[in-house]
Amino acid sequence: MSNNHLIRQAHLFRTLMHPARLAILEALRDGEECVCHLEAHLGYRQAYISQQLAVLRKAKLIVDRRDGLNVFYRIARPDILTLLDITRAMVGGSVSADLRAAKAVDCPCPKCAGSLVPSAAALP
Amino acid sequence: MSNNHLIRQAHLFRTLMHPARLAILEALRDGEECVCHLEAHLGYRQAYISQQLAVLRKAKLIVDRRDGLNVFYRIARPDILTLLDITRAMVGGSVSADLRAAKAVDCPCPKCAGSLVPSAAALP
DNA sequence: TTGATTTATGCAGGAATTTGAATATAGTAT
DNA sequence: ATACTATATTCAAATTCCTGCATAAATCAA
Repeated sequence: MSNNHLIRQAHLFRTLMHPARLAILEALRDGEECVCHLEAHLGYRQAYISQQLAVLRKAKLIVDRRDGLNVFYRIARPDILTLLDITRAMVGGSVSADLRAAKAVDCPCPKCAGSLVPSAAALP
Repeated sequence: MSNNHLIRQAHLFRTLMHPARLAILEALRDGEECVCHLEAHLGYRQAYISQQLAVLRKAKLIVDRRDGLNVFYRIARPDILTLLDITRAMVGGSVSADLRAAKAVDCPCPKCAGSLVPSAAALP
């Protein structure tokens, strides 16, 4: 009886068991984001984000890329998004429309800086 | 920020987090089965099966139907099978081929009785 | 009713996980 | 080198969960 598959499947589901981790994956849906962005976007403390990122990273669901001070994370396998779509539909609700809408947040990283209207601090 | 979806999604994943529950769902893939069948097929004790069935039932993933002494369970929403297929593919391995192969087990319920070669106990 | 069979539930010990605070590491700039 | 920023990790407390035992409920037969 090869239940190794079942165990690995269960581990995968276990990784997806937490709302914060699901929120992180949804935030990464459109492409890579730095930790500071996730912090500002999702409203969790930095250490907490980092911990949940570590769980997702160890499960090989996301991968990181360092660029200077910032670390950018992205989804490692696209099929995880299909999984999120299906379950999202199962519990009712369109896919992450609300989450994407709130994407313009004040994040200091170079990538996010361009996508914002100039803040007051940048003006004379 | 409507994270109700995320919470419900997380609950769904939490329900699928356990190998025994996944095994039960796989056993129900081809149609309804009674508890005694699951007991014999999966090799868990009766109380344990019943507990895991209760978890799945409360999550509305399976429904029960009583027929005399026996209670038959079946999958409540087919899309859960799609979910299992996708994750099964993600962790590697074909869908439940091994589980279905071992389906002929000695189970006393009326439904299973017909699908077995006559056991020694039924002969004079 | 009594007894037998099938399934469900309540409870307690122990294991695993989440959570938050404190601290450590890596990179950049002065 | 020192200071500073961004991210990671460690550690302990609290909560939650799994597991197994004992027992209860439901159904049928005599």
